[in-house]
Amino acid sequence: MSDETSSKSKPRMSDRALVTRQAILEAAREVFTTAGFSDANIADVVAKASASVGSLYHHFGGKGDLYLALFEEYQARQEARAAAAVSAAKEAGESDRIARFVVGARAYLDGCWTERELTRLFLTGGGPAGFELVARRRYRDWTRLNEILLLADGEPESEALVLVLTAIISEAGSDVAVAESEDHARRLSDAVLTLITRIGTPT
Amino acid sequence: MSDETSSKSKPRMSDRALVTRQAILEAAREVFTTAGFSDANIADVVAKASASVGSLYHHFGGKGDLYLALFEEYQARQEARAAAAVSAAKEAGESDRIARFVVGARAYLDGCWTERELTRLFLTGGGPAGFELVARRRYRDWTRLNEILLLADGEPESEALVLVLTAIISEAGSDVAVAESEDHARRLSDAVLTLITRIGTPT
DNA sequence: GTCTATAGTAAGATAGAC
DNA sequence: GTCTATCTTACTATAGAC
Repeated sequence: MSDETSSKSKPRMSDRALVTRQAILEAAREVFTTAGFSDANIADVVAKASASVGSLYHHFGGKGDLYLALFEEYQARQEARAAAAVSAAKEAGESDRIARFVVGARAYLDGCWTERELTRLFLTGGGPAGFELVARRRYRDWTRLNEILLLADGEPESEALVLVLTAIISEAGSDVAVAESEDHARRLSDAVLTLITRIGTPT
Repeated sequence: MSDETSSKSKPRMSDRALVTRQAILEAAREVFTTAGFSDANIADVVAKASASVGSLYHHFGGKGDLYLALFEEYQARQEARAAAAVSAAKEAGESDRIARFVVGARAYLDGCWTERELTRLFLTGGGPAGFELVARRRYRDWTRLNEILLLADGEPESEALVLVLTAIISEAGSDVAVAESEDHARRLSDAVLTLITRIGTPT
């Protein structure tokens, strides 16, 4: 049992491989966010990661796939943040659907600020060939999730509400990511979430 | 006197040359605004302009200079709009400095909407090597102009006001350029200009 | 898995005829 | 002034040793 059996079992990977993979991903984050997709070049990435071109192509398929991988991990973190916040609210006894949605939305917006460089990167367009499509699909999936969250008891005519609220959060995310201070970002989030509560709460 | 003596005497250029130059510039506008600077390629530009690579390099120095030229002409149009509006207001007997400034600002914001594709292009970053610097210089010049416009009677301590107002207009320009409808753009402009009047008018 | 060396390619720039 | 053909470079991607 001296095998490489770490606690996580999904991707069977040696520690060294994982370290390399992470180093490349982190370097990619730096290079892509400062130069944008097309102006960034692989040489800079592997240099910053103290890795080699071969390694990069071994772990990721190439420049485009590296970018996509960065996006997937970013998305995963954002979803995790929101999901955790919503779960916590549920545990704490919050029963109002809108209130729970707002809690998740705040976690998402906080993430937009914390990872504002990546948020900007993905919102500024200019990714690899198929990226626009992937982003669009993700957005649809997210809307679906919000539907489940908001319309658990099935109110067919309020689908528009879901669309609107999702769009608002998305837009707010962009604004938060370009805010000039944490304070400004927070005031922006507060305003938007107040608005959402008002929109979502039946009169 | 059968010479090529057109009404404008600044750049002595044959008609054919002028036509070519304009065609290239217009094609560049299309290509750059849809693809962004680095993803755009000159082959597409000359194809759309029904011109040749040689012509492009004859009239402009290359890809970067072509982009700069596009920017200069855009800036010139914006300044002309604002200047014309301010002059007209002066002719009409408008004596309040803030009111005249607002008239010019509205003309500028209208231009941001009319030429929103170019406005977006230049605000989204990602131009050629020295572009950031050029843009910064232009911004400073513009602030100076506003100083003259606003502080004709010399109030030293209100320089800050000029800075603030210029910044607000600049920011409003970006927002207008990404508005989803002319109506939305107009409401945005109205709101900002009202705010400016309020800020600029001594209490 | 990681590396170096190299092949392949796309695009900006130049030369020189007309 | 305008064109075509060619040069040059920068960078992505692959091959194959270790």
